[in-house]
Amino acid sequence: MRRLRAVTTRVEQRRRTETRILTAARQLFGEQGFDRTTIRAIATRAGSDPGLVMRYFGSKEKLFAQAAAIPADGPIEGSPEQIAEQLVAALTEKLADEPAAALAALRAMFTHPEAAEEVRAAMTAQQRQVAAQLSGDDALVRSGVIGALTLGLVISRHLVRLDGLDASPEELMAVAGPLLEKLATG
Amino acid sequence: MRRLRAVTTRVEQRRRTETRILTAARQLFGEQGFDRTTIRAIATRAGSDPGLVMRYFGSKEKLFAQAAAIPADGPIEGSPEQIAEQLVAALTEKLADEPAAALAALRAMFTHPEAAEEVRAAMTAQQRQVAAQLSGDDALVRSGVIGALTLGLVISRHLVRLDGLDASPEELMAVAGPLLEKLATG
DNA sequence: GTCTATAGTTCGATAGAC
DNA sequence: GTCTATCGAACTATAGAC
Repeated sequence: MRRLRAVTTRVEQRRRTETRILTAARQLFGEQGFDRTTIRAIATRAGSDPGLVMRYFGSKEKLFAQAAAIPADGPIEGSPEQIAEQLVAALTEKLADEPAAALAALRAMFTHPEAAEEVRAAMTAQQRQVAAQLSGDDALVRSGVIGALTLGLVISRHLVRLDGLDASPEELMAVAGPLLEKLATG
Repeated sequence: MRRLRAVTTRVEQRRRTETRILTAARQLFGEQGFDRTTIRAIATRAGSDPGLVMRYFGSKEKLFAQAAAIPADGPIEGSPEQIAEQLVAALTEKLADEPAAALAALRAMFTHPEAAEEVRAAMTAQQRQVAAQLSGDDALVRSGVIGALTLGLVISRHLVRLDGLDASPEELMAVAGPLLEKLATG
């Protein structure tokens, strides 16, 4: 197709295609997990083809690594009360929007070892910070339960779509917030 | 091989083989999920062969359905305090031992629609019972959070092996128990 | 043990941008 | 004229099914 002007340069065009592929990959990995998502399906959704996906990302494995990289949460620190406050804020955010990359990693973690490592790393980092600020000899257990509660809520809402978890983030946090406070302040 | 006597009848022998296959299937489905578990691997672990597995169970799908059938929890009813008590007992049990069938269903639910339905059905049944006994207009949300917390703890302990969740069931319940009470009694 | 479908991967060709 | 984004076809291995 002839264009009157080079509205899209080659690099620009390539960048766009890569982005489309990445977005499609995140969606599909998030919906179906790693194994059931085919390069072919990703290519189709991105309006492209399998060969191109391979050329740009090297392998399905590498594409997944890029698509499912979990953005790190901000640092957590301060008194137990401040910790609780920050945990509530972080969880509210996770419930409000659907972080595509994180959901892809979460769904895949149960069958894909690399994804499991990705999630575990992200969670352990958070947990250590929390545990370090808590007092009591059950600090590690409490930080673990905080992690489990967070994981359970995000999974139940976004992946399992459990009954009752489709309420607004505010309604959910009205119930879950006090639990976090109780866990943080002992 | 000729035997001196029929110590094992043919039906008895078949029953044993079926059991070995079912056990192997539960283990593998629980370790790797549905897709990555092959009929070949199940047969090998059971000391049998793929053809026999197909002959006894019809298809991989049907074998999975039998291997991942979740045993129903007992009924939950009574005052909020009694509800809390029963929830604590049920969760303690789930944390103490590793129910192979349930773990298989849990791991598979994120990639396998049928498994997702199996788990959702089991959880929704429990939730309805709980929600019916709770008072307040946020009863549904609270029963949902109870489900999410349960799910999060079981997954974090048995499947993800999260930091801090490897404590004894008693230590875990010392932290999680009060949360359930708070959720049940409002 | 064989058949068949599927899916990751590779490769050569094309055509439009530079 | 050269480069490279793009595409289609084909190769290969795996695994469910019979």
